[in-house]
Amino acid sequence: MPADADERADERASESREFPGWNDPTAEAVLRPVRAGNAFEETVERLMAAIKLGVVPPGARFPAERDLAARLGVSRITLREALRALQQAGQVEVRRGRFGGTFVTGPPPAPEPGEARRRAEDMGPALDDALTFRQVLEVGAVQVLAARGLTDTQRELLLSRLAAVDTAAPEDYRRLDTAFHLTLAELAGSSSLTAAAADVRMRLNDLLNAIPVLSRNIEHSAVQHQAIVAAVLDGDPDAARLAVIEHLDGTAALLRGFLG
Amino acid sequence: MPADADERADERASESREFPGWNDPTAEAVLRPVRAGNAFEETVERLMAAIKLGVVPPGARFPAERDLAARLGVSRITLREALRALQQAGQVEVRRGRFGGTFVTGPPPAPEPGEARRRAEDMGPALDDALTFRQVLEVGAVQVLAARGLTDTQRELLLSRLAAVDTAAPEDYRRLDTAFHLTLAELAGSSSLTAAAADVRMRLNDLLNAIPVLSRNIEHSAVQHQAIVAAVLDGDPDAARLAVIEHLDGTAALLRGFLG
DNA sequence: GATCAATGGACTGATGTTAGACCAATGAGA
DNA sequence: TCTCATTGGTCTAACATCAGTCCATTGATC
Repeated sequence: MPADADERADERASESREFPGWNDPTAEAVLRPVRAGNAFEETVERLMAAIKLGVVPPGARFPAERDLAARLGVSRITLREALRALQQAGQVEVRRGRFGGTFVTGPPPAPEPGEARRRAEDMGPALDDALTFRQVLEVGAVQVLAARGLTDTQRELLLSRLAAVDTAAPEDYRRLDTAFHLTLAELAGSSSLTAAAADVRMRLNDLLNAIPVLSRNIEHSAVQHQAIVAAVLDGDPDAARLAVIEHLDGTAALLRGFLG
Repeated sequence: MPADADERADERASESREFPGWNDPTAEAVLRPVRAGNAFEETVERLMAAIKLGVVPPGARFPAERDLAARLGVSRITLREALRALQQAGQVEVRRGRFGGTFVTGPPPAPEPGEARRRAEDMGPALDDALTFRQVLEVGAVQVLAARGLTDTQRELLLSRLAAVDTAAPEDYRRLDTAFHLTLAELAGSSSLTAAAADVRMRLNDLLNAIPVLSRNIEHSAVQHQAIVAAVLDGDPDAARLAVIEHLDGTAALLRGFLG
């Protein structure tokens, strides 16, 4: 079909003329979808993130609907639809009246190993995307922290998070591990960075939660966490980079291993 | 007014009970607004980003409305409203018929120095946020690249971008400088990273464009660019970090200097 | 036991957004 | 010179989302 071939050639030529870098990742990044979904879906996503990241731990309650809607920049109706979805999914419990509110129910049962693989396959290339992005964010954050130095308050916060994750009960481990990693991003002082780190952590969270918490892995992680903190407090960016990369490569290998 | 004081104390206690980490940056990051504005506003923002970042250079045309709407995940009507806004702002020119389309008009006249300061003051704390985030992203990207190594193709791309910015005419300098920096992010291979880098660059772009392009600054930047590339190609993460930090600190200081 | 402030629940009317179909104009190429 | 594929321009009906208002419920406190 020569006509077809000509057409396609014409298209390609036209594209490259009209749009230098048409296939450029930068162009794709700038012209990427403006919104990931409708307001309802994105709101559900955020609320689930708050639960899964432990920002609102089991038993705690979300802010009042009016406040929460304002925070999320969404109408109260949309927020209520999202909350109703979480309620029907058994993630939250809603109580009326003063001192009522939307409460997070207990943690969901641990997903089966098969579930983890399915989720990972659903992510596809997005898994590598997330792993790479996480590495860049955490390496960058830790480098900047080590190069810049910490205030006493920051030092205390970091050490307390480290101690918390080290002495965590198994059921609290993931939440406190998340808190530790997000604290590293948080200390850099950029809310954009904190948001990006929370976002990428959330994308990996389903997979991480599907990995059984083995005491051997915990011990490894504890040593690596300590190495990271030590390097940051010593103001040694090089050691910090190595420690972060070793730590993240470890869990990345663990994740990829679960795919077979 | 003791009643008032009691009330406030009650509120505080209630908040900390219901929402551990209420004032935590992580909580703010997770519960941040779901959308920055309505679809129309965000679309205008994206199109302006494409123009300002040089993704669609002057004289080139955007993809057809139907394609562009699909890419941006927005209805064609909303996209057209955004395009009409750009048209009225004199940024684009619309031609009908086959081989027609939406074309980017020439670059806008350079903003006055006072404009830069006003914009910077408008940004407020967001300026430090963007500068910190940029540093974390680029330091992290360059570290990962240096540690991981580049393929021949990637090496060529990076060198060609470096050569392009080094030999750029003054009016093309910002665009090619942007391309160079975004290429560093791009080579890491994470679309999330590329998107974040493009986003933060765009936030700083108005300010950068307001800085006069002095040949002295260009020469400094050229040396630093070469140092960055050399470190990445040498696989020397430590040198790469130092080179990136020196380069970014230079322009950050330049920017902050314009605020007085 | 009664009060009442804070909370979730429900409704209305207005505006934003979408999908899809169809019309109008253009100009490179037959 | 004429064709016609591609492009911007326009419209409609349906749905999503919003701001604002008022109602119903709860339980700590008086």
